[in-house]
Amino acid sequence: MKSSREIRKEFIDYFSSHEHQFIPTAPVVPQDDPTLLFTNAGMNQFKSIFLGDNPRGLKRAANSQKCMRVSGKHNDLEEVGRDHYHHTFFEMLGNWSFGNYYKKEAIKWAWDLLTRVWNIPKDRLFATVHYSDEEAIEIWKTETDIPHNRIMKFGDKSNFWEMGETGPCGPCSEIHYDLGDAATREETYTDPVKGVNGENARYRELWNLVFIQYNREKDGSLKPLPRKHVDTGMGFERIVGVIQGVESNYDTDIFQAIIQTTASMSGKAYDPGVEGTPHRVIADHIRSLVFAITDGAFPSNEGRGYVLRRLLRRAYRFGRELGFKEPFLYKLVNVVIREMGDAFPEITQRQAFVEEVIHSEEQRFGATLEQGIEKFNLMVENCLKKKETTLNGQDVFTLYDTYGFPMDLTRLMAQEKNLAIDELEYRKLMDIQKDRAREARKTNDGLTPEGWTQLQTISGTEFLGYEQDYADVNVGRYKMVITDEGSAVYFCILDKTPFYAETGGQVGDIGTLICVDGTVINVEDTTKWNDLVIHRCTSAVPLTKELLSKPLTAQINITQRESIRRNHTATHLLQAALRSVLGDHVQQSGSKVEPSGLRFDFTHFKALSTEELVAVETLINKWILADFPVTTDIKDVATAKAEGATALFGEKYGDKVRVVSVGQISKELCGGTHVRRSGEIGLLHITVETSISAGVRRIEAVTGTNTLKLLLKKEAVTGQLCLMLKTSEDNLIERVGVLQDSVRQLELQIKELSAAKSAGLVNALFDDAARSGGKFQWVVRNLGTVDKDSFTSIANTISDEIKNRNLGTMVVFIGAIVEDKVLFAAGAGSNVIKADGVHCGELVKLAAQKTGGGGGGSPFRAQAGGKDSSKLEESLAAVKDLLSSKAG
RNA sequence: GGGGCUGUAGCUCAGUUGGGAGAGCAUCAGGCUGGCAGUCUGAGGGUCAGGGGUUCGAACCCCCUCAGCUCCA
Repeated sequence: MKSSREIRKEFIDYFSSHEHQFIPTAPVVPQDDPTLLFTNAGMNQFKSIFLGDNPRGLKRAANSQKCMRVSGKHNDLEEVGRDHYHHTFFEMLGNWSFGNYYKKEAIKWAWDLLTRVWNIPKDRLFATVHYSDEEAIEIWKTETDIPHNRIMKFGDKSNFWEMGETGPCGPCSEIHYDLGDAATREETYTDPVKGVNGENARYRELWNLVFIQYNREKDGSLKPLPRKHVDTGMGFERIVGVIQGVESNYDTDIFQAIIQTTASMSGKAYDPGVEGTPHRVIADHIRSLVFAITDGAFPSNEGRGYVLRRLLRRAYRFGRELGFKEPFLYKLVNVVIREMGDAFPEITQRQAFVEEVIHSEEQRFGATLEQGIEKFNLMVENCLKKKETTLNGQDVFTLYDTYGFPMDLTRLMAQEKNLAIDELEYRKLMDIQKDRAREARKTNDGLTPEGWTQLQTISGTEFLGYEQDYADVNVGRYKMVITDEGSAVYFCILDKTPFYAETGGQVGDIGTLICVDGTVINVEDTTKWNDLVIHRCTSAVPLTKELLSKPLTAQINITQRESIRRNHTATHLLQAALRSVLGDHVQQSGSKVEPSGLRFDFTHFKALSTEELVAVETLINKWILADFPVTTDIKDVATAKAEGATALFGEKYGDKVRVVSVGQISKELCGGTHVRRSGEIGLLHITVETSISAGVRRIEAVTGTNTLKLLLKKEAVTGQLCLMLKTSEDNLIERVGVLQDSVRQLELQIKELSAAKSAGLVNALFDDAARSGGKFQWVVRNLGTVDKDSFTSIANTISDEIKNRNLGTMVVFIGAIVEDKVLFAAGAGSNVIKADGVHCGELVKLAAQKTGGGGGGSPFRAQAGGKDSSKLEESLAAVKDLLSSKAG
């Protein structure tokens, strides 16, 4: 049997032999398109070519692109693993023509590869075309030997491809494969449901050939393109299934290696039916995890990180059904690498890191489940107490929504306790949650394609900022948005700009745009949207179309840019120093370069010791002092990597890359702005070293004038301290130690003294009470002016002593002036409370109300306060009256 | 982006209309024991995440911010 490895290779070899260039797969985590969670099609990395930008003049390309699809209407995560052909991670085999060959070659080669090279039985294949595409129909008839009745016409829904609302588009032609019985083929294949393009598992789409020949205009019309393109995509897992002659994608060698490992680890053999769902889920999800984490995604609680977390948890949960009680997914990483590492070498390089990330995320989920089980037990207890047989939907929902405890697990555990769960109510609550999120989604100000005012046609913004700080520019289009605060913000797209747009961790520039009439527009932020640079602007006066139609002078804030330069070059030195001190496992996993400082995240498994930090900082400053020249070269990716430049996982095929070198120390692919010589950085100082998640550390640092500011501030603090403590800097620490000791001792003495004083006072109060006469002993006393601590201490001693000495018939009431306000406290023994109806809470309330306050407490002890200190005696008199009448 | 939960000693957490900041483990000191295992006694350790408000009084109630967890988008 032909292996998946051979099949992948044969595809690429076939198109190489037809002069296609092999372009390595782009990362599955897109680097410069925040709107796209994951790379979801082979054409993603060629998008800009379709839009008209092909600087390298690429004509024909082919590859196997790694893709992920985890959401969308055709891909419900809950279905993955239950059926046999949906995947979260898959490979897309593709060949492309950029204004080169067209329909004829695309169709001919596809048919040739499938039927001649791979020997797929022709009688199982069907072609679909767009009904209007006479050209394609004719080619199928004349260039292939497919029976003419198997060329089937369909409409826009299945056979017209569009990238978005506007942009390149065109008809497509698909090749479908019938897995079913030949005897029923003729009668089923034209059926809208049971046949080709119907909702069935029998006829499967294998290969989609897209012919890009139009541009969809804003008004909805189609405009023919001067250069036509071909974009094809064939699901690798499906074609391997077909060639290997299996019905399920999971029965191909691609998945079997993982499935068999899972089976032997768990001791549960794989079953191709329902019982095998856990095996399939795990096999599918572990591939997604390995590739996404390798390419720089990370399990977290938002965005694409959250998708990873969900995948991991789903796999872990199904693992429990196979009896895994502890983390196990991380042990499958090496199986994926063994199977796919030669086609995708990047996963081999980051094995240890990926394992660590998956392992710790599994442990974390274990903790989440345990917490959920505790909550679940509480809920069950409540439920049984009420003698109910169904766990209510609110509880089930809370378990999931708040504690991440999955509903199906709740159902299983409830069954064990002979309880049902109210799934209907759970679904209802879930829907409410979804609606709320959707509703909130609508109110975004953002960068939607609507509402722009077009002034000039531009295809992209040229960046001038490597050489220039200012330039004369024109506005291509702009858009005004009123913020929540009611002020106007203008988004301006320029034809060229010295403003650096936020990318690669470096923040966007700020500065000004100056109009011909002298109006100054403030640029508050600069961001990128594909090849367009968007300047977020505010202005003191409203901006008109007339004004923006005329040329502007764009001027960046130079002071800020210089700080950014220093910090960006320093970031490169930091990475080089970390690798030198800690080792080559250090990989960048995020960075932020701002005027005020820099932040660098990198893979490393434990905190840096003080010695390591000092070594890193010393090394960097040595390099700064050596004043190395900083040079930039424009090269293609392959050359740069061959020369050993540190690349992120993000480089895609395309125009030239910039290689930034600092002497012989550092060589990185980087589009950012840098200093001319390392000496300009000044002095670098590391301010923070911390953990941001398992296996990833973060270092923050400052450079240049910011370091000076920081040092001066520290100097001022120590200087001031020395002055206050009348000591020298060298003795400062010792001096503070001595002070702390003496404060501690003094506090202790005060505590003892005031305790003794309180005890004396309380004894006196008890003596007075003993002379009160009546049914019980009582005393009401005005303590005059005291501090707050003493008062609470006395109040506490009263109730403690009444209890300790078992003074059941004692009532003590005190009042005092504290910080110009009035405080009351009362304590009473147990007998008076029961027999005579004395209630401390009531007593203090009575007194406090007379002084404009309130209070309360238990019958045994209570505190209260009031505002009007002149009423103190009056309120104490009222308490006296009450007690004396009760005492009789 | 929206919702829910959580944030208290080094760690795990308790804290009952709003009225003394606590437990267990860990640390340190001392005792018991021939030594260890062990055990008893004691001590140190807190901006109750941060800020604002209500109140005579806030760990507790209200608002804002931050961080973690979690669900949805």
